Amino acid sequence: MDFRLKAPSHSDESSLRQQVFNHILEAVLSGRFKPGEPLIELKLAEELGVSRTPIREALRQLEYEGLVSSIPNKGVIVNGISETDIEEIYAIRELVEGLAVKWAAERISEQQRRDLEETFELMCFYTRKKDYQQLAKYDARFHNLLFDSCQSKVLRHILRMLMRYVEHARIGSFRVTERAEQALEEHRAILEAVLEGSAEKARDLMTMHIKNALVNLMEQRKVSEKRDQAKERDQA
Amino acid sequence: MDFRLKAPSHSDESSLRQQVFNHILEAVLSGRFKPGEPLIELKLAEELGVSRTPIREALRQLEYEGLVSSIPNKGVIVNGISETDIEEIYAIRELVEGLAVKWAAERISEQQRRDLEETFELMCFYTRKKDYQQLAKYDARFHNLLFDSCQSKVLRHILRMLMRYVEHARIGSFRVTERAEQALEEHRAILEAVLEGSAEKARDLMTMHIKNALVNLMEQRKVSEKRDQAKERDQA
DNA sequence: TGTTGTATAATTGTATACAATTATACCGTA
DNA sequence: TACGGTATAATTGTATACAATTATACAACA
Repeated sequence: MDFRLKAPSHSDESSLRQQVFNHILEAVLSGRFKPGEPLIELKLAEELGVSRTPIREALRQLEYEGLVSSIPNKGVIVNGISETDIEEIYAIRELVEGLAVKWAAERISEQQRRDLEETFELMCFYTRKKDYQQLAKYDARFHNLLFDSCQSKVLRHILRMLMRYVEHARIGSFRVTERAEQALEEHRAILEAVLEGSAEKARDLMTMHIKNALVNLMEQRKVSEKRDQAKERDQA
Repeated sequence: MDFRLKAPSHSDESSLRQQVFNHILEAVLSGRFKPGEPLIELKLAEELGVSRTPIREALRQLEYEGLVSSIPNKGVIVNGISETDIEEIYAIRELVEGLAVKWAAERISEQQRRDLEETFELMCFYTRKKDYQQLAKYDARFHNLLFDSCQSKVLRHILRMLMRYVEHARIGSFRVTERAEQALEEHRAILEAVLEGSAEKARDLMTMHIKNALVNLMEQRKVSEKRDQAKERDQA
C-alpha cells in the first residue's frame, strides 16, 4: 500500500509532523504495528514520502504519549499493554475523569451545554440505528466536550495523555455493540447531572460508568482471545 | 554568560537533546526565561553551541510537559501559571499521588523499603542541619522512590507530567524553610503507613500532606508578591 | 495622519549530509 | 563445532542547507 503524504487525500493543511504522527498513531492503535515491533526512521520516511525530520518528531510525540518506547542510539519500539496496565489505566480514569465531570458541572458554559445536548441527541439517534461507527465518533466528541467544559488547561493535558492510553487499551475490542444501550443511559445520567450542576453526583456516575466500561472491556478481550486461539488452531 | 554545552562541565554522556532540555527547563523553572518570552531556536542554538536540531527536540519535549506553548510556524513561548492553575494542579495531585502511595503500600519491594528508609534518614539529618538545599534534593528523591514503589508504568508517566507542573508552580517560592519540620513529620507518617502496608491510611495522609503544601505555597506566594511590589516601589 | 502594499528580514519547517553508535556477518582459530 | 574479533552495514544523532511562512520596515497613496 502507498502511504505517501501531502497527496491531496484530504487536502489537510496541517504540518507534516502532525500528519506523520496521525499516521503512525493510527497504525499502532489499529494493530498494524504490533507491540515490540521496531519503528525504523528511514523506512517510515520512505514509506510516507517525507524526510526523517518530521518522522523523528512524530516518534518523540508518540513516546511522550506512551505508545512507543525509545532507547537512545538504538531505536523505538511499539509498546504493548497488559491486563494489569488496563486495570491501572481505568483506576486512574475513575479519579481523573471523575474530577473532570465534577468541575464541568460547576463551570460549564451556555454554549457547551448546547453542544453537549446536541451531541447526545446524535448519540441516541445512532444507537437506535445501531450505526456503531458513527456512534463511536460522537461518543468521543461527547467526552471531549465534557473535558473542555471543566475549563482547566492542566486537567485537559492530563486527560489527553490518559485517553491515549485508553484508546491503546481498547485495541482489538469491538468498542460498543451490546453495551451500547446501557452506556447510553449512563451517559444520559451523567449529562443530566452536569447540566443541573450536581457536581458530586456527576462524579459518582462517571466513576460507575468507567467501572462498567472496564468490566465490559475485559469480557470482550476474553472473547477476542478465544477467537484468536481458534484461528490459530485452524491454521495448524 | 557562556552556556555552551559538551564542555566538560559535568562530563555528562547523555544526549545533547537531553542536555539542552535540562538547560532550558532549568532556565524556565528558575524564572530566567519569563512567561510570555519567545524562545528562538537559532538564538538558543548559538547560546548553547549546538545546532537547531537538538534544540527543536528539546522544545517539543518541554511543550509536552506543559512548560511552553508552540504555535505552528510562529514559535514557542514560555507558559505562565496562574493561582487557579496551581489550585487545580494540587487538586489533581491529591487524587493521583494519593493513588500512588496507596499502591505503593500494597506493592513496595524489599529494596525499595530500604531505599525509602535511608532517604528519609537523610531528610531528618538535613532538616536538623537546616540545609534546605540538600533537603530539597532528598525530598525529591523520597517522592520519586515512593512513585517507583507503586510499580506502575502508567501512573509513573502521569506523575512525571504532574510533578513538572508542580515544580513550575513553585517558581519563586522558598520551597521549604519554616514548614520543614511539619513536612518532615508528615513524610514520616506517610512512610510508616506505606511500610506497614496501610494503603488507605497512606493515601489519606498524602492527601492531607498535599492540602497543607498548597496552603503553604499560597502563603509564600503572597509574601513574594509583596516583596516584589516593594522592590518596584523602590525602583520608581 | 493613517492605511495599505510591498520588499526585506527573521524565523520556523523540511530535506539532506555527515558523524557516531550499534547490529550483523564473516572469518580465523582452538 | 564453538568462540572471539574485525570489517561492514544499518541505524540513530547532529549539523547544515534550503524552502515556506510570518514579522517588520518603509514608501506610496488617500
